[in-house]
Amino acid sequence: MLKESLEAGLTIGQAAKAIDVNVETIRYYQRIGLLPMSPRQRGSIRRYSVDSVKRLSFIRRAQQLGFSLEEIADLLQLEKTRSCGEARTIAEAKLAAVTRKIADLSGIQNYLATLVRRCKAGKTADCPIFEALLPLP
Amino acid sequence: MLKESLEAGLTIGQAAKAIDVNVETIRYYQRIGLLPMSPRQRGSIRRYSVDSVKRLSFIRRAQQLGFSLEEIADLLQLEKTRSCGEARTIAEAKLAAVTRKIADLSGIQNYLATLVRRCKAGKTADCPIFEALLPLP
DNA sequence: TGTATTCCTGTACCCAAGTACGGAGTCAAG
DNA sequence: CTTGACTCCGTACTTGGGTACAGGAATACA
Repeated sequence: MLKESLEAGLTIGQAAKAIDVNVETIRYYQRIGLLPMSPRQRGSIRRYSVDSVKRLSFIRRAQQLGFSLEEIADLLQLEKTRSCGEARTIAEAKLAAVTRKIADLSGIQNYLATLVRRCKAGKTADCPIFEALLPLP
Repeated sequence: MLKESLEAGLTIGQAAKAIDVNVETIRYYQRIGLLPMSPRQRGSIRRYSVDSVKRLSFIRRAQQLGFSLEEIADLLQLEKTRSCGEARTIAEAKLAAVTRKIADLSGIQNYLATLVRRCKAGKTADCPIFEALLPLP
């Protein structure tokens, strides 16, 4: 937790705290190959570089956006292939998936908004939310 | 699959087929208390009434809207009290979450689209996908 | 009537994404 | 040089949402 950290990188605990994630989660990512094992400098404690931390926060962000860890692995794989064509293909597939997902969610959004609006309109007697008959858009 | 069904209700298999869900899934919902055990008419075979089937399709629809089974259980619980206000609160929270998620996805959509567009523009030497991977917008 | 489907209950298993834990080893501060 | 916090590794457990299967009972159809 002193100058050492700045030179050699963060310990797993520091990295975990930095991106607000559980230490065990970082280990888990390493176990499944999503995150490379950081090298050990002196002794047997691993140090996490700025790059590792970036990678970790990329994972978390992508996750929040609904990507599975497997998909995230694909995304990170792009970095290694150095094949612009392949990378573009994967990126395009992702883009299509994201676009589909947005469309789906928009449908859901409309539906929920309609329910809420109609419910707000009062008449608690026949609450639309409970009308199980309402078909999905 | 004859007049019997019409009087006494569907068998689990018929109900499953009707709403396009696995028989085991229905049993699972019963196990976790999401769906009451249908009564048995004559013999030991359960029959599923129109109401059960409605409830089941409500569950499925709600699930498609992104509600977890636990949340759905809450919703169904509310149905008993006919508390429209509470139901609306839950639906509003869901709506907000969905809206947030759409915004997030739009961000990544833009990001991926930009990458793909720039990559298409050629210059495989410095593929923007590789360069831009880590710092997400 | 016999055979083929369903159905019943119960238990076990699956996957994703972690969490928890035990028994070491390491390391910086007092 | 000890102590307390941290780390390592391996294994086991958890949760949500189901699936699969075994072995027996009931029903449907020819």
